[in-house]
Amino acid sequence: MNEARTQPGHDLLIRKLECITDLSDEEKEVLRGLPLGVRSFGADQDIVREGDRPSTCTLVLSGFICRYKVVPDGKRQIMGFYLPGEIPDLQSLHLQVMDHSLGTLVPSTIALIPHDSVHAAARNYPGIAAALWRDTLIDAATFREWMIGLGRRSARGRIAHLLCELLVRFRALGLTSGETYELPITQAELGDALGLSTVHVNRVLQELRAENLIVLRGGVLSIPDWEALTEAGEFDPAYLHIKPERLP
Amino acid sequence: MNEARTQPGHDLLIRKLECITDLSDEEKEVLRGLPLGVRSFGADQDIVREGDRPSTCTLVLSGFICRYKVVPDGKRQIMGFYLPGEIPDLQSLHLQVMDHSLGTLVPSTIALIPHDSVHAAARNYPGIAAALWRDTLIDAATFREWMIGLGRRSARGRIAHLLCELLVRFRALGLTSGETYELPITQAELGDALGLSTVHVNRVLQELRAENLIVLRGGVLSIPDWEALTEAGEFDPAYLHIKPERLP
DNA sequence: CGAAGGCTTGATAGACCTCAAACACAGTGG
DNA sequence: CCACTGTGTTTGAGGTCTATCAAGCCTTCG
Repeated sequence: MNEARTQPGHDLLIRKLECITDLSDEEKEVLRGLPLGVRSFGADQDIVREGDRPSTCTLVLSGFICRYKVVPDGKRQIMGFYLPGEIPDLQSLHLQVMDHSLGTLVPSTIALIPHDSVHAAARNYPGIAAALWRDTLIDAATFREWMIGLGRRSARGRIAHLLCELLVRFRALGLTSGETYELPITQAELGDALGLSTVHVNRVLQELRAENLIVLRGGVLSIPDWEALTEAGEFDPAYLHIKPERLP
Repeated sequence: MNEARTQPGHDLLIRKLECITDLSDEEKEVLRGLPLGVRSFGADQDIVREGDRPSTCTLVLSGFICRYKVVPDGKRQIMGFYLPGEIPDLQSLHLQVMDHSLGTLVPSTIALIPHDSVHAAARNYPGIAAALWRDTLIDAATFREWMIGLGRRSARGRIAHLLCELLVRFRALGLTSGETYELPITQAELGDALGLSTVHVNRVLQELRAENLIVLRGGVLSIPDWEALTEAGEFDPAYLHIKPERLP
């Protein structure tokens, strides 16, 4: 557990929050003071489990994290993907018991931030409280958008929409430029996020490839025709509430 | 626009927040000081629209409100139902532009609360800020639960789950006791919430009726066999994060 | 080189959708 | 008081999107 005063994690976190809000120098300094307890995980490991009562938040440093819940018959629903700089369990600040789990999809590193110190920062710096609250609200907006996909979009639309969302988020975070990003997840995991079977995900991906809407090989995704893919997914990034200058 | 200092709306709001958190007498007094601008709406009217930049929050006083979004091909996805005492657009405190709409399903009355006064209350009373934040987080948890339904549950499971959720929420709010509540919405609206066609909603409702899991007539729903319906919907109220003493 | 995991393909089945029409009921107007 | 209209519910008959089952293939890695 590394607790040096300033670490790469702080910069990731600040960069993330600056995608959605403005931070004063003082607020950034406070964020840099947050203690980070770094942990490494392999692929497909749980970080927090449904029923847990965590006393820390999870800041993603590297890798690819998801929220998920397993239903009684064994099926899994993935409810969100999280990239470096994001805090998937920020809600645990005010919801004591986890109603779902958090797990890695690939080997990942995270930093644990004690609730106490986050609460203290939020109490003393309203701008930080607002930024964090806003972040959880954007999470909620993203859930709503996924609900629309699950309820009303075709498999093709859902996949296109998700691939668009991820590019926009990767770019806003400065984790990629251009039209390409690493998508290190399996088709089964895509299916679990989109409410589809692996087989069907595979078929639709092939269709999108055949139409040259995407290029996907070896865990790297490219979107050569952004126009066409956004249209296929009816994608409008408004729900991400990213500051305009951070949008492509 | 009625702005008397204390109105029924204040009690509804306090009762709602007390379902999910503890409030001090002082905090309740502050909440009672919030100005409420009462408005009446007919059925199927928009209260706030996607793209709006509201300067108030909407407190439901009576009726039945929903969040929804219409997708390009005309289909509608309802993303939540809201009962008296609830504030469906609390997120507008920190997300300036609405990414979805809010509308009535039946004739309803609401109270508009200016953002300014809510921000002031939250700034000066951390307990109020925490309660409101928590409320938005429970909203998000509910979206996640609906995602599970849309992605991984059968039509039967989805319907059963929703009917269970509504009973628990009605009871927690003190709007009903026992196993019965008013469900004044059409089967088409149920379908829009559950990602199903009207026809299919109808058939599944008949099935549930035939098995005596529900009694539904004239906009009044009864759940004679709670055990069986929760099982059919795999319903576990944990995600609602209601205080234990307010659960049935 | 064998095993394991992921991807791909084919065939079949089922849950749910769409279209279409009949039915029930409440409100309206003559 | 009774047609008339409109909305919501119900029923029937295909049709389709997506799931399931099963197997083969490919790549990676110990």
